[in-house]
Amino acid sequence: MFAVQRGTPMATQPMATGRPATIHDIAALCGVAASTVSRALANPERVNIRTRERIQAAAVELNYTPNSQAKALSSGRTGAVGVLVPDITNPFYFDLIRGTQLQLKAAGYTQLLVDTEESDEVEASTLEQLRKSADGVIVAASRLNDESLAAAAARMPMVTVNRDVDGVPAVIIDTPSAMPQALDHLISLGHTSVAYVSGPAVSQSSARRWDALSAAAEERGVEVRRLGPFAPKTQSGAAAADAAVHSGVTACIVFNDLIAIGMLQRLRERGLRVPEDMSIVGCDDIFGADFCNPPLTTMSSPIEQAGRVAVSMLLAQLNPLAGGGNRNRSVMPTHLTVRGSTGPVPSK
Amino acid sequence: MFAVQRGTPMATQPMATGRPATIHDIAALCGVAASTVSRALANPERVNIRTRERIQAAAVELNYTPNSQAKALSSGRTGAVGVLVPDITNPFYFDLIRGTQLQLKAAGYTQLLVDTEESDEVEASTLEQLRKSADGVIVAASRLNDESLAAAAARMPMVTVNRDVDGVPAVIIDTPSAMPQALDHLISLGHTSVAYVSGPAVSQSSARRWDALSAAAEERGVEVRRLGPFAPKTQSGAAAADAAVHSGVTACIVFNDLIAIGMLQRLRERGLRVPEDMSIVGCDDIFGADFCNPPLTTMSSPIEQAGRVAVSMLLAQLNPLAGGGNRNRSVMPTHLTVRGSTGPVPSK
DNA sequence: ACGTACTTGACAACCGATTGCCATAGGCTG
DNA sequence: CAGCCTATGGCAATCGGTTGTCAAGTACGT
Repeated sequence: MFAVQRGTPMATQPMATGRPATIHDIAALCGVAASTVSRALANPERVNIRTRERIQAAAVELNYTPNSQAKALSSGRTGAVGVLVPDITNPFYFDLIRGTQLQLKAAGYTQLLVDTEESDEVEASTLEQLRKSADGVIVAASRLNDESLAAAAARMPMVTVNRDVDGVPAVIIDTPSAMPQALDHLISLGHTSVAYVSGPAVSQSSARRWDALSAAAEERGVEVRRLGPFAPKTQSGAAAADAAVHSGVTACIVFNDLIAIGMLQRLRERGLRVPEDMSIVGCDDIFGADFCNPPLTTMSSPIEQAGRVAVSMLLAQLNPLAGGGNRNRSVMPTHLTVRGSTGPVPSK
Repeated sequence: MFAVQRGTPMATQPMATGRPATIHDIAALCGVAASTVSRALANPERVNIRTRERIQAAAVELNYTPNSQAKALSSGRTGAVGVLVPDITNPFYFDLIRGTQLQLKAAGYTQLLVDTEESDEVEASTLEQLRKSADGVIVAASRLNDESLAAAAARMPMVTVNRDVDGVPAVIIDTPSAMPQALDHLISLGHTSVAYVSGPAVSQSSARRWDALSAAAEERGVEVRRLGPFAPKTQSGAAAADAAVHSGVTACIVFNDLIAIGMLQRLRERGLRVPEDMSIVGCDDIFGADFCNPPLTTMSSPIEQAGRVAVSMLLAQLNPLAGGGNRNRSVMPTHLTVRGSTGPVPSK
């Protein structure tokens, strides 16, 4: 298709034709009707092989590319999928985005990536926009309430990531399941006084992580207090660290690695050593968790794969033909990765 | 527009109408022609104020949103701008992307973000796609050769970032200008044997940085050797570190922070201390450069602003009306940020 | 050789907007 | 009151495809 670009750039000349070729140009060149061209390209079996080949040759010669706008308008399908993330600068979403991008491209779809700026209003208005300009949507870490989200899902195919709403297919990154591991790890190091540093109040992930942690704590008879909420940014780490120190705990399990890394920095500024004076466990194992100082003990999961799975589930909704068992829920495993930010409780 | 969503979700009911409202629905409701509706919404002065208000009220009532596909098809403008980056998981691009996203949204445009996977072919084919589905394109760190890029720019409005090609407006992040600073910094610490760890062979940024550095080195009479090329990923840091150690230099200036961070890790593994045994200077001051171990001395610039400027320049091309002086080139200042990864030359 | 069934391709409506052109109506001037 | 101008809004073509319908053409069996 892009031989002109790829090979010797100047080998062939037709390129410079004013505007891109349309099916009408092809039709004229071949002496057939535009509709025949359309069929030859879309339902090849519907058209005589000889005509078809003539048309296909002409299409190549004219460097024809279908106009996606027109295609979308007439067929109703846009060939695009929206991907909504709350904060594009949060490294957690990089791998997710890359996963969706790869899988979508493989299936011939275009990805429309939108940063909803942690705002439910932006999210809602984006979803409404996308209703016309995308065939479906993947919503990561939605900030919307259940009703709005369910309503939006009723209007267009949707898959959520890390958000459970009745009737909406979801990919869940099962960080909560690693909470007991994390707690046991801390207990085995002698900690008995632990804090959970929570994320945004509207984050279902944060709530689920807290639930799992406090349940595990109760079973084991240790006390876990909750701090926060904090915005999921490194800057929030300072306040979180101060709160943790003030609360007197010896270890923290933190909503995500961004906050945890911020805490690491703040604790260092305050002259406290990690893990000697305070142990820190993050969540997500984002870019940076392995090379911060000290490297962060955190919970890892296959994020890119989560993105790919989300796309597969969405495409299954869009093309029900493929017999793919229409799963409604996919859970990604998570495990604790121990690095340098956790250690024995201070002897004191 | 989304009162239904935002306020009390169930306060008003019309919402659930099968498919979205069109101008024809509004026209029918108001007893006017569709074209009048179109004008009332686009050129309000072209239609009587009473009719206009009636139409606008109906539009609100029906929860009308224009169909962007149809609009694009008939008007020729898509309201979308493509943003191409070589690797979406490279933190350098986060802030750039956020800058473009914010500025585009402010101007009412949609951002189409594409990861070209460091591939010139993907980049070329994406550009061809976008020609129809976007009004313009911002290409960051293009991997395309000059001819192909210039050809693509001739076919659609384009602004490049960190890539200078004749006739193509560009935003240049002037890291080369900080190279003398970096070198002086190292010289002041006693280093006389320095290496430049270069990036991808096709990266113009890397070439420009090397040119600036070797020129500065010649002026000052110090020797700088070149290592590489290396892919711009942390994984490449291991090979780069080994090469640096083998070459016997006492300090490295590295194409970007990803490689530099990878080198930090590798040097640590090999039991070498930074900066005691080897000083490292990165480029770009990405997410992570401030909290790695040791924190990285690097070159900082206003990346998000670069994204915003790129968008402004592109929009100036798209709407020549606004008298905005049509700059063809915008240079973002860069400065050295000294952190912990540089220190005095080993005494030995 | 005729009827039937199937293949092939043309015609035209349609998707949802934009926009040039024209008809009408009303106000104004003289 | 005639004549003209302007404000207003309708008609219809157009953007580039898709798709239902139908007529013509082909091949086949009897």
